[in-house]
Amino acid sequence: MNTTPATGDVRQHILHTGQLIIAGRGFSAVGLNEILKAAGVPKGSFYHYFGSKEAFGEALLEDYFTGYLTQLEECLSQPGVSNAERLTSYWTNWRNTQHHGDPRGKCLAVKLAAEVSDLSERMRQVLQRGTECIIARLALAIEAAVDDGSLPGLTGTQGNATELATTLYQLWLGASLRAKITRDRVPLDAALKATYALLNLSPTLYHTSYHTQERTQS
Amino acid sequence: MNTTPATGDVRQHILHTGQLIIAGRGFSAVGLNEILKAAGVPKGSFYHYFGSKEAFGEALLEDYFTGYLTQLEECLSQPGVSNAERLTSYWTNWRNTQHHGDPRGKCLAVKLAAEVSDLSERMRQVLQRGTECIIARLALAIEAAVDDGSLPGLTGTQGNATELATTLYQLWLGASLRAKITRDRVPLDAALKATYALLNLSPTLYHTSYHTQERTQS
DNA sequence: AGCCATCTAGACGACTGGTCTAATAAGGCG
DNA sequence: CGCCTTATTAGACCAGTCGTCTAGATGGCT
Repeated sequence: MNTTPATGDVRQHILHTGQLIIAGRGFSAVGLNEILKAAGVPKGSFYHYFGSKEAFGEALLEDYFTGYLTQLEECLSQPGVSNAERLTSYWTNWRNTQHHGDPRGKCLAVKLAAEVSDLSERMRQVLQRGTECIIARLALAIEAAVDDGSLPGLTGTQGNATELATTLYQLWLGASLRAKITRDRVPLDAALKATYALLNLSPTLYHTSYHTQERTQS
Repeated sequence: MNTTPATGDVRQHILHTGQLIIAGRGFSAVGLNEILKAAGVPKGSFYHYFGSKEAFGEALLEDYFTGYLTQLEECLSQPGVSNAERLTSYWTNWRNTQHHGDPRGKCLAVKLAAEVSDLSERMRQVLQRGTECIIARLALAIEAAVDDGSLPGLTGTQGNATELATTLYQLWLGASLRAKITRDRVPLDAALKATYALLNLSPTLYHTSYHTQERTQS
């Protein structure tokens, strides 16, 4: 069941394996045994690298957000496109990665926020820092998009860039949450449309830059 | 710890007690023992009323949505106010009930959706039906508000009433999720502001019709 | 070689999880 | 009252939980 038995960084391997499993079934519902068996790592090693399950969860989230922010940075600095296009590509990508059932690439913030924030103060704080960073980075991109003229100037109802970024990020959190319930992409499509509206952008053919499966679409 | 030991409807009592505890700590993290002890009901009784923990969760959600929809109906048919005011009072109320830590009145859809939809197909379906009903009822209220003139007519970017209701509901789901992370009301305030924007309503002093604690506000 | 820190191995303990069977209580009816 | 049926409870059951602990392997130093 496992892969890459022992490269050298066992800790990272546990983290990675745990992320996949926990993204699928949650934090409380998954036991250490399951993760360790899947990772091919004995239990004894676990407590060498992590002090407890909670500490593991903390590290898991930190690792997740680090990777996420790297990808976000990459997406929001693509060369050769306007800042508005960078933003819309971020959300289009969000839609395309979240609507199918693949556990890899599933958003841990969506999956774990509700369960974990009341369970572990430390994990809650990691979640808080992580989402704050994401929002701050989005706000920066919004400002840049206004500056380069690819986005209309912000009006009073939109608030400043940070407020707008907050609203948009939360909109997508909620849409992803509901997509978990409905198991289809309707919620995410609604979010994309609303995003254009909130940004005062014309919904130009929705910029469908994805080539994944599109069949069996009624 | 318990209340109303045995009126006659023990089942309802278990449901109610379970709802409070699970709203606080989640489905997987809470054991039957804890709920039953709090309810003052012996463990053996549980499987007389429910077939399994999953069936219990199903009933829990059904019961929750029934109550929620009743309250929603009540809110959206208050006498003597316009339909737009009814809508804004719904969201203002959402903000006021979700930002403090009181487990009673916490939204189970926010708390359980992510955890449970991957865990139990049956519970997922209850969640789906419940949220669909809520959105449908909101859409109805939006249409009524357009009809009575308290809301501007819908434009192309807003879509039809159902689309708009979907977007708004998801916006608030996401805001509540993030409020769980930040433990403050900033996310919900952002959602309220965005709601006005999405409805093309002027944010008239935000209609703060709540008289709860307001001190210690920096 | 010897030595020490790092890491692996998995048995083990104390406990909790959900589930189920067997015993009991309650209720209706003759 | 006695009897039968149904509603309810008590607690055994075992698989699973997290975390501990000791013993051994490994690998670089000097």
